Amino acid sequence: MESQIKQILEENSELLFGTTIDSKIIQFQKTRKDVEGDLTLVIFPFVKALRCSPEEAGNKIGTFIQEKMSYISHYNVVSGFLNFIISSDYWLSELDKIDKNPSYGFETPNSKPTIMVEYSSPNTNKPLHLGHLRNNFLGYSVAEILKANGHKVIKSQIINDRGIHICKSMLAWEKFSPINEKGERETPINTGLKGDKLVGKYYVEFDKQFNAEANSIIEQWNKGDVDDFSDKTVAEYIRLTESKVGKDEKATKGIDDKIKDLAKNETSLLREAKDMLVKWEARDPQTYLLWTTMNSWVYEGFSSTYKSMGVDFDKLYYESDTFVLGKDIVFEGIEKGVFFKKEDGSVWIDLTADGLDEKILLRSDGTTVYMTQDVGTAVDRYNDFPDLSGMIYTVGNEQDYHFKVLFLILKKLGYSWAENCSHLSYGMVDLPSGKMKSREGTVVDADDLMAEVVQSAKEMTQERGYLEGMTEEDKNDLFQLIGMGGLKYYLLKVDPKKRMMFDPAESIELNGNTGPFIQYAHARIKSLLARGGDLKSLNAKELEASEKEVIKLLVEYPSIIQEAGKELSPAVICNYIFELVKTYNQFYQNIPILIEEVEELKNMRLVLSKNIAKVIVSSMSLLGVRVPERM
RNA sequence: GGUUCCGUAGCUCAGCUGGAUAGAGCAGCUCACUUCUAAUGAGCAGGUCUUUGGUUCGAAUCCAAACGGGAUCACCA
Repeated sequence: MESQIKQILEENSELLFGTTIDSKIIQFQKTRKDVEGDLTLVIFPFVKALRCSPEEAGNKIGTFIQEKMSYISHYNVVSGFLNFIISSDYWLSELDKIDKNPSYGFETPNSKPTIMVEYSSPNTNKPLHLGHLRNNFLGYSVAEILKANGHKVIKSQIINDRGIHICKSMLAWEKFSPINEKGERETPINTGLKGDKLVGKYYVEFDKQFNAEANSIIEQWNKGDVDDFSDKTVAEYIRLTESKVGKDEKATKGIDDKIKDLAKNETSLLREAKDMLVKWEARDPQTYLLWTTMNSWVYEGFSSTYKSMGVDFDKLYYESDTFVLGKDIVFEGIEKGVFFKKEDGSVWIDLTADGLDEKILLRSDGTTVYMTQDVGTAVDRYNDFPDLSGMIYTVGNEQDYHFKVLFLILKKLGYSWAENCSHLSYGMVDLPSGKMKSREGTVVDADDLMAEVVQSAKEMTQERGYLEGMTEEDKNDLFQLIGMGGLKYYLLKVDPKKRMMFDPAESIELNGNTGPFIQYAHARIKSLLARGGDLKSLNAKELEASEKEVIKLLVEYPSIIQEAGKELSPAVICNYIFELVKTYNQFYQNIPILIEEVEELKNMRLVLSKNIAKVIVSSMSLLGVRVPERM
C-alpha cells in the first residue's frame, strides 16, 4: 500500500509538484489512534515544493491519490498530516491472503546465505547461571529469526574447556576433595551432585583457599617478613603501601586490590595451577585423564540444563582443539610481521595505531590466551564452512573490547571474511540485590531458577487452569511450557543491548506483558475454534473498527520479522506480539464471535482468530517459546 | 584518567532512520463474569523524556558540553 502510493507520487511528481521530488520526503507513519485513518502521509516536506499551506497541499495530494487508488475510500487532512482511510475490502483481501499462507511472514527456507550464530559458550569450571539464560535464549532466538528471514543458520558454541580456570577446579578437587571409605574422591555418582555443580564447587573452593593464602602473605608482608620474596615484588609492595598515604577510601581500596593481586601471584596455589596448565598443554597423561574426567561430568550436567532450556546446537567447537591452530596462526603471524616477540618470549600485537593497546597472544611460558584461542576458532570455522556469509558471536558486552580486538587481528592477518564477523553484545542481568558474582556465590543458578518458575506455573495453573481430562504427563508438560515461556519472554522482551533488571517475583508473574498472557490468548482462541465448527471462505463485506485494527497488525508481521532480523533483536518480536494480543483481546472482549447470528460475520471473526493463533504460534516459536492448546 | 554503553511515570520497560496531545506493563484507586477460558477487558491517577546549549518549520529522537550510573583498559576467560 505504502509503496503503491509512493510510486504514484513519484511518477506524477511533475504533474503534482511541477518538479521531480526526492523519494526521501515521502514519509509514512501509522495514523494516531484518536484520528480517523489507516495510513498517514506527512505533508510538511511537500509544502515547499507546492508553495501553499499544509492544508491545501494535503488536499491536493489526497484527491489525486484517491482517484488513482480504489482501495482508498476517503481521506482527511489534519494539521499537516494526510490520513487515508482504506476500505474494508482491502483489509479483508489481506486477511484472506494471510489465511491462505501457512508460513505467513517467513521467507523461503535456505534462500539466503549461511550465517553461523554462536551462543552459550560456557566455561567448564562452573554451572550455568542467569546470565547464561539470557545468552542462550537470545542466541537461539536470533538463530530462529534469521532462519525465518530465509538464511541458512548454523547454531554453534565454543566450549572453553581449557585454560587456567579449568586447572583451578582440577587442582582444588585433587587437593581438597575428601576421600570416602572406598578410597574415592567425590564424584557425581557418589555424591549425587550434578556434574557441573560438583566441579563448580571446587572452583569456588579454589578461590576460597587462594584468597586465604594471599591474605596470609599480605599479613606476612605487613609484619615486615619479606625474605621469601623477590626484590621486585617487595619493592612493588612498598611502593603501593606508601602510595596509600593521604588517599580517600575509594582510592585506598583500589590500591589494596593491587596489593592483593601482587600477593596472589606469590601463592603456591596459583603456581601449581599454572604448572598444571603447562603440563596439560604438554599432554601429560595424568593431567589429561583428570581433565577428561572432570569435563565429562560437566558436559553431562550442561546437557541436562540445555534440555530444560530447550536450546540446541548444530556444531560444537572445543578450545582444546582450536588453540593449537591459534598457536600456529600466531607463529605465521610473527613471520608475516603482524605480531612481534618480546625479550621474555611472549608474543604481542601492537594496535596503538588503531587507537587500541598492545595485546598479548602467547605468554612467556608459551601457553595460549583467550585471544589466541578465539583466532584459532574463527579460522577453524571458516575452514569448515567456507560459504559462511557471516558469523555472529552472542557474548556479553563486557567483552566489547575483546571482540573489537579479535576482529581487527583477523583483518590484519589478512582474512577477508573478518568484516563479516559481528558481536551480538548484550547487557548484563542485574538482580535487585545487586550484581551477580560467581566467585562469591551470589549467582542465580540456571537450573534452580528454571525449576522455580515451573513450580510457580504449576501452582498457578492448578488454581485457575482448565485441566480436566489431561494426563499427568500432559499436565507436567504444560507447567513446563508455561513456566519456561514466562521466563524466556521475560528475558527476551528487553532490548538485548541494554542492561536489564531481573526481578524474580516479576519473572513468575502471569499478568500483563508476559509469556503466559500470550499463551493464554492462544488457548482461548483454540477453545473458540474447537466450538466454532468448520470455517468457510471469507465473504464478509464490512469490518468493525476493532477488527480492522487487528488485521492491520497482522499485515505488519512480515516486516516485523525483517526488522528483528536486521536488528538481531527478539525484543522486536516480543513488542509486536504483545501489541497484537492486546489488540486482539480488545476485539475478543467487545465483539461477539460464536454467538454472532450473522453467519458471514461469525465466520470472518473465526478466520481472523485462527490467523491470530497462527501468528502467535509462529512468532513465539521465534522466541523459542511453545504455546499450549489449552491452559 | 582513556575508550564505550546508558539516563523516559513510584518500579520495569517501549518509542529514538526528527513529525500530531510521549506510550505499555506492574504497583494504587474504580468498574465489568446467568453471555465464546476474567491468566481478560474498560476507566482514573501518575511525566520540566537528567541538565544546558545548538541544528530545524518541528527535538525524547540529531550534535556538543555538563552531571549521574555501568562496562572495559590483565602473561583471567
